[in-house]
Amino acid sequence: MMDVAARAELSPSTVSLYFRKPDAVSPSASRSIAQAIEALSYVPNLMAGGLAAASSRAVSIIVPSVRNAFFAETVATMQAELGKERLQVMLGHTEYSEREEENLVRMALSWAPAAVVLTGLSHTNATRKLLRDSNVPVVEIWELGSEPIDMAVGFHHEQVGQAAANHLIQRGRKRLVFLGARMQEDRRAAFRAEGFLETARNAGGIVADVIQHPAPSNAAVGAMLLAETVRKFPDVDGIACSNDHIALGVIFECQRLGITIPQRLSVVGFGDLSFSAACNPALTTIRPPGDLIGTEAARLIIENTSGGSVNKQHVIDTRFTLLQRQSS
Amino acid sequence: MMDVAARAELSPSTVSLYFRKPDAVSPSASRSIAQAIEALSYVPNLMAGGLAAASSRAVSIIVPSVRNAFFAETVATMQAELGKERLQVMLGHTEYSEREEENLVRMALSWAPAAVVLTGLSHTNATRKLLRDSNVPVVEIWELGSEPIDMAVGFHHEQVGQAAANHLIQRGRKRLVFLGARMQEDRRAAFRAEGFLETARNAGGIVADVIQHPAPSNAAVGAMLLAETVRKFPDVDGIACSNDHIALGVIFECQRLGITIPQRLSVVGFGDLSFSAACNPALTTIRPPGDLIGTEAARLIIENTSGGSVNKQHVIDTRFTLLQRQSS
DNA sequence: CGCAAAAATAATAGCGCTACGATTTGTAAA
DNA sequence: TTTACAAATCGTAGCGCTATTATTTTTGCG
Repeated sequence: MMDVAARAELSPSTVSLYFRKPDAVSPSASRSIAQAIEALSYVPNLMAGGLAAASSRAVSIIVPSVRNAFFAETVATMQAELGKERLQVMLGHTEYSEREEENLVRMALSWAPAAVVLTGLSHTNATRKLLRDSNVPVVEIWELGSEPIDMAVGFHHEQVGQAAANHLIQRGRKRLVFLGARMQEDRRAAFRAEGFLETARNAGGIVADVIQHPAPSNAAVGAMLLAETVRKFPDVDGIACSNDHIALGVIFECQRLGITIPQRLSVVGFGDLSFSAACNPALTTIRPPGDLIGTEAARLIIENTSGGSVNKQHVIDTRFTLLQRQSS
Repeated sequence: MMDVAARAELSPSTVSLYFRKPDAVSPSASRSIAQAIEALSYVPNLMAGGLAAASSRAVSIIVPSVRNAFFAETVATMQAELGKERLQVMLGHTEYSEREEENLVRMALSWAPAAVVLTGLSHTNATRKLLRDSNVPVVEIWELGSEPIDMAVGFHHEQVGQAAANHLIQRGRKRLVFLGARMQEDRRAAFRAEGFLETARNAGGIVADVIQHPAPSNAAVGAMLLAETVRKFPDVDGIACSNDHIALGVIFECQRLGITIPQRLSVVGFGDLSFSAACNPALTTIRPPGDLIGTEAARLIIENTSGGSVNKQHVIDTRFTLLQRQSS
């Protein structure tokens, strides 16, 4: 930076200002600084900057797994939005372990990040303490319900279960089953199941159950769960799945078993994954706004970072959409 | 760190050493340092460390998009492997633009990363120059073929196309079509198509074509491409898809059109995605080792970082596997 | 027990930048 | 012109750690 300053015949302070608040330097100074940067192919050292400022242009995003299309969507969107503000995304995967999340938060805080993004509202006490003490803005995504650490962007998963149940009931279904995978680890899937059961039980004249499998969701698990369901509850006529991978497996297994959808069985998924609209039959599903969660979370972070106005204590309910297609 | 040192009644140097080379401090010193860290809930400042050492414990991974399950798998695996060594993953998405990749590399280098990971072998000249000048180890993943910047982990995509063509020919298929999406941007898909065509043309008695669509791959595009294929080439009896999303669309569209798989049409995919084994019929596909690419790339980075032995100029061919299932 | 070599610990000198207040320069009204 | 005020620029003093070299302590062996 001193070299750039020397070449531009300005002080290092002005060059620093040029990077941090471009509008605060005169157009002529800007021009000569830009030239000097170009000529020297100067790349600022963000670690020195972060050290001096006691805060870096890094945002730590911690999700269960980016293998999961939901979180991949949000992470990708956030990276694009934050990148515009020259904020770097640092990524961590908890694999659904709160203990691991705690480690990742500890590592993240070593970087004095501009913000920390966590998935869900359930964390260890140590994680909470670490974050509170650090005074870093925290955004919790993909779940609403209990009190956030400071900001939250997401929706209520119980409401998803309720919407699925209501939809099936509206379609005249009486014998409902919720199919879930890995619900011990995936709290949000469990909430969806809970909302589903509660709504069905309050409806009157409806019978509802949950069948689950401990493995991560995929179509093979969905097929197994459907097979188990028709064995246990031969009169089932409405199925909600904890996500579209399970639903896809249900569709294939029904094809193999000769169960017609939606004539004999209505199926509702969750996720609106890339294949959901193209299935045979096209899958009725509930679409969580993974991209909107990303843009809103990024917006909160950017406002908190640049604005200086501590806009904390925000909760944004992004809602979700039920997309009715052929499967119900 | 000075506080920790004071509490442990040692010098800051020893505490620093404790973090960097734990084996170099005596067991008794280790113990008292550990206690002091615990008592003060000290979190080291990695930016100060990175500044002093002129190199950070961050690894920048730049992929087209983490929405793509292939790259999500590799990124997740790398994060897990690098996390063990307390290396932080910084993530960037190019959205298949080399210009954007250049920006991301520039941003990444501001962090003096321990390594930079790029997807593929095709980059702008400026990107190459930036990386060469920075002297940061570079690992290029998911593609082999031309000369890497310094290390590469992946496989030859032409060979994937060849394997698909050979498999279909072996199954007695004569009229082949390769279905591709977004092949202008996705060089690797284009290489697979190339390998497919070349092998089919060299086989004798085989006719092969490519049909493509500019949109990103998904099942809907696959369904469209299949419909177009049977319109243009009614005698088609073997199809290879640029990935399993396309293949899934093909399966569904064939169901709708009453085309039996594999009796009338053999289908081979690419990716072995989560649904591929559970399809109806189960999808024959070529499995790229996304996780192995991740572990090998992480290994190279760790060796380069800790070992000090500049193990550059490594090329690792991870190969791929053809999984024959019911669709061929 | 004494000595050399090895192991453990400590002192020193920055790494490259930012925040802050201080200073200089520019500009419009009196 | 002068003056007052805003805009632009600058100087200073670290941020918290690491690398290197120097020093002290421990160990093994005659």
